[in-house]
Amino acid sequence: MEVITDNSRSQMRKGVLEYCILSVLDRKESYASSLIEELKAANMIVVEGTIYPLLIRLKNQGVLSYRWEESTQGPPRKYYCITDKGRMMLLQMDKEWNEMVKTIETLRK
Amino acid sequence: MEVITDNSRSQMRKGVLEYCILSVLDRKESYASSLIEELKAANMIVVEGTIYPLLIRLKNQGVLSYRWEESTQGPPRKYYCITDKGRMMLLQMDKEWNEMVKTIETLRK
DNA sequence: TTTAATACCTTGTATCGCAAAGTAGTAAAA
DNA sequence: TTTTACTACTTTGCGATACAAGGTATTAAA
Repeated sequence: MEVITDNSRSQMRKGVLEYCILSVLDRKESYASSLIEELKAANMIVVEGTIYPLLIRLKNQGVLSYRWEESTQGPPRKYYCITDKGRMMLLQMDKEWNEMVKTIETLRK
Repeated sequence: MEVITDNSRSQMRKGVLEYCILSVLDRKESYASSLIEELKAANMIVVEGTIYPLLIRLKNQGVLSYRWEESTQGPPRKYYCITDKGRMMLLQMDKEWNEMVKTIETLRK
């Protein structure tokens, strides 16, 4: 039973991660390790092997950009911030998300 | 731009299809072609290549069962219905879904 | 100089959604 | 009777994603 449950949980999250990451970065820029913590605080678990390739994809699509910044506590950090294109995409995702919430409500009333 | 949008739309839907299908079948049993129509009516587009393997997976997990029924309009139909295990899974999915809606609200306010 | 902590990156695997092509039963048209 | 059209179920192969696991590199403290 746990297997099925865990699977449905992780499956449901697929494709929503992008939306979550853009949402966080829309408020303030951040770097991967910090992003992971912020998402965890909002109950959305992500791991490194997921987030690094995803950030690179989003950057290659032009919805994110980054700059290096020195840290006083370790190696330099790659701070990502959302671009104008990213903000446009986020608005589109809001629409898609709201439609999906309505769809589920329709099916599950 | 369309590419990104289409991609984010289809990605967001990943993993939610199971939830939609169980929701429909929780109301009444149905067969694949009919399910596709019912989901389309609720704004959730699915195609054959997606739904047939998914129904088989859910049946193998024991959350669905099926029976053959003759049709007056063509070949026999495979009517799927939800099992007790499926109803338990559906309740769990309700929980997961509501948590995810809250998570998104938290991140995107 | 070794250890611990932080941070970024890559590889390999499993799974999913989907386009496309295939199989087969039924009924109506030629 | 054969062909065509419609319905329905199935399979194959591809692209994309999430993740476990392992790797590289910087900094500071022991």
